[in-house]
Amino acid sequence: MEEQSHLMQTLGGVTLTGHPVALPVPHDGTDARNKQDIGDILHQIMTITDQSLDEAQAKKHGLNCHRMKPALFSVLCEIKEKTGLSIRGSQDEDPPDPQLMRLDNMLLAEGVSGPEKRGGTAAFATATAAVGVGADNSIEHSDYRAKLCQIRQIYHTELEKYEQACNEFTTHVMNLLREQSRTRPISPKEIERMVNIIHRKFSTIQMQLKQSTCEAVMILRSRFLDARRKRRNFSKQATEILNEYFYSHLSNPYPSEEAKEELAKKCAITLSQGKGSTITVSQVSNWFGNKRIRYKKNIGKFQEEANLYAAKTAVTATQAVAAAVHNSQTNSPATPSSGSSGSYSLPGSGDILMSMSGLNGSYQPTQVPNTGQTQGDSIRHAIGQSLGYSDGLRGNPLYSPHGLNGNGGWHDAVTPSSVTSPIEGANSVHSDTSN
DNA sequence: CCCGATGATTCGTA
DNA sequence: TACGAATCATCGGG
Repeated sequence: MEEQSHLMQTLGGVTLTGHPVALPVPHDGTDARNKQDIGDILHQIMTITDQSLDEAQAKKHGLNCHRMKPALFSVLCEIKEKTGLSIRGSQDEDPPDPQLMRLDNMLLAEGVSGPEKRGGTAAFATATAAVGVGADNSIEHSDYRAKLCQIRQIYHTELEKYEQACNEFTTHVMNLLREQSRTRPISPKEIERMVNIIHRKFSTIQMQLKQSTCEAVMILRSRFLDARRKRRNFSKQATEILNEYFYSHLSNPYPSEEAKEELAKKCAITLSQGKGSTITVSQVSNWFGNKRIRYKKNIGKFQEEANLYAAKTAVTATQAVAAAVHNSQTNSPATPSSGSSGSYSLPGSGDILMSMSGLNGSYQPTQVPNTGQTQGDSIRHAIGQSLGYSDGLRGNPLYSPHGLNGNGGWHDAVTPSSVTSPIEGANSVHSDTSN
């Protein structure tokens, strides 16, 4: 009993961290002796010399060269393996982490990560494609895409860095273990397990990276959505262009895709001279959608505007008419259609003529000579040309779309007649004038 | 700060 | 899928 405690004190009384373990101390005065033993050990450590180290090295070498060493080593490994396995069990098989899968899916969907572990170049292509899908939607993606690209780049570089670090660390540990396996019973299986552990650790780090990347994308997205909400009014020129088109096509204010593009381009051109952002096609669509519904809801409110724009277009039209008339006079008056004959079917031109004729003296008596067939044709043609939309509209199937009911009105209640005749009494129900 | 104007979004529909 | 209708959210003038 006495001897045993003494042995423990000298051998195992100090833990790895260096703290003395509180061993059961016998009732006699072994405390002093304990201190003395520690002092002895310390003294021995302090007095280790190169010579003693060399001695130890030589002893080690001798052991390594012992003929029984391999056999004993394998036995030791086996024993260790058995105890280790019994403690740890077989928890090596790792089921795919659902959270990790979720993150991967999301990154894939957001176009940040490509197909994992298959090809790096393909990843970029799919990413750009994934972003490109929504590119034409109501938002200008340039900013968003740039930011997303930034995130993607950071993600990939970080991922690569982690991969590299993992590999380096793994090889380092493997080398270390192999080195140590000469003095300690370390089986290859154990090394493999250690490598697995390292990989798992690094994969958790990777998951953190993925998580933070996801968060970044989410933040970007939310900010992006906020940006969409944060609207800016269009510039005056842009509104003017859109209004001109709207009121000159009042009977059917449904611009085709080409016309929308044209309008967007036109607005962008005028905007480029001043400040403001460009206008996308979907913004044009939004504008027309809003305009139609709001015009229809309260025609009276837009009466003035309609007259204004009718006059405006008429002015530009007459300017073109003058040229057209001049042309037709210099050329042959019998063939007024210098362009294609289909241009007569421009639906908007009729509206302009009607609104022009309906203007209450503000514009109509002054310049428009609305008498005579050939001149009317010239006007129509000229308007079609001066507005510059004829190319997009001519022969466009989209231009006679869904809701057209016989007379070409885009709604029964709202026909160009509303522009020509004041609609104060009958039609002004004012359902939501004050909301 | 109020309130109308207006661009954007959402949802139901044909 | 484009459109109408309702609604949201911001802008901007008074």
